[in-house]
Amino acid sequence: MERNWHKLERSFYLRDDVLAIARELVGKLLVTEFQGVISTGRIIETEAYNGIIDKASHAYGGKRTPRTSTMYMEGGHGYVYLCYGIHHLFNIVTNIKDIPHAILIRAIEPVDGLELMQFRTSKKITDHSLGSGPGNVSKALGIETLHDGINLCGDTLYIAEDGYNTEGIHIIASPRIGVDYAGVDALLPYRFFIRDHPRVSAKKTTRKFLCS
DNA sequence: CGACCGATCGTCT
DNA sequence: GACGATCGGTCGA
Repeated sequence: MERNWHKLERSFYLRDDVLAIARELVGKLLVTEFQGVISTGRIIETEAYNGIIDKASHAYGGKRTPRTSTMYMEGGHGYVYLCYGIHHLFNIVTNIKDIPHAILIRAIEPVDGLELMQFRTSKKITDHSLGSGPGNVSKALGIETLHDGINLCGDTLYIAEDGYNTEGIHIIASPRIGVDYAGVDALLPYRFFIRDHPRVSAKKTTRKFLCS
């Protein structure tokens, strides 16, 4: 089928600079295609997790468990885990095999399949909460833990580039959300989002940061 | 506004 | 047995 976007290739994910990739992902499309049913969202907000030296990362200190083993896969795979027993958080694994870099997708703006997203999220009307926050991203796009380890160079779940022009948009770097346990690493500016975008998550914390 | 709380369960200790 | 890379709601000032 012909589309007005093209899927990102493996080489995009294999690079070493997880911060650069996290920033570049802002403005790209996150696409899910389940049995021919498509929904897509524009990535508004991301967070980078910088491998074994990052106290906020599940892979800190080289920790390798059945859950975190996905993070050690080659770049261009999905890392999906259950948070608080409720939310399926979607990450993009980057870098080469055995270097556990990951990027959490924290917010999307619906582009295609809005009605489907409303159905998935049980929302009668679309307000700005749809796709805002990492749990809501997965809910809107139908991503679940069964997609953990999925190949992002396949046809089910992937990132795409369309004609979206990022030159005019202002991307802010801020500390990450909900990682206070990481001590000094919680202060690192590893979160990237479009300034003033209504779907940016953690609005209260974000506002405080912007006014500081 | 801000503080707090309940939901809910896989994962690791 | 404790605890989340969350969310949406309530309650009181």
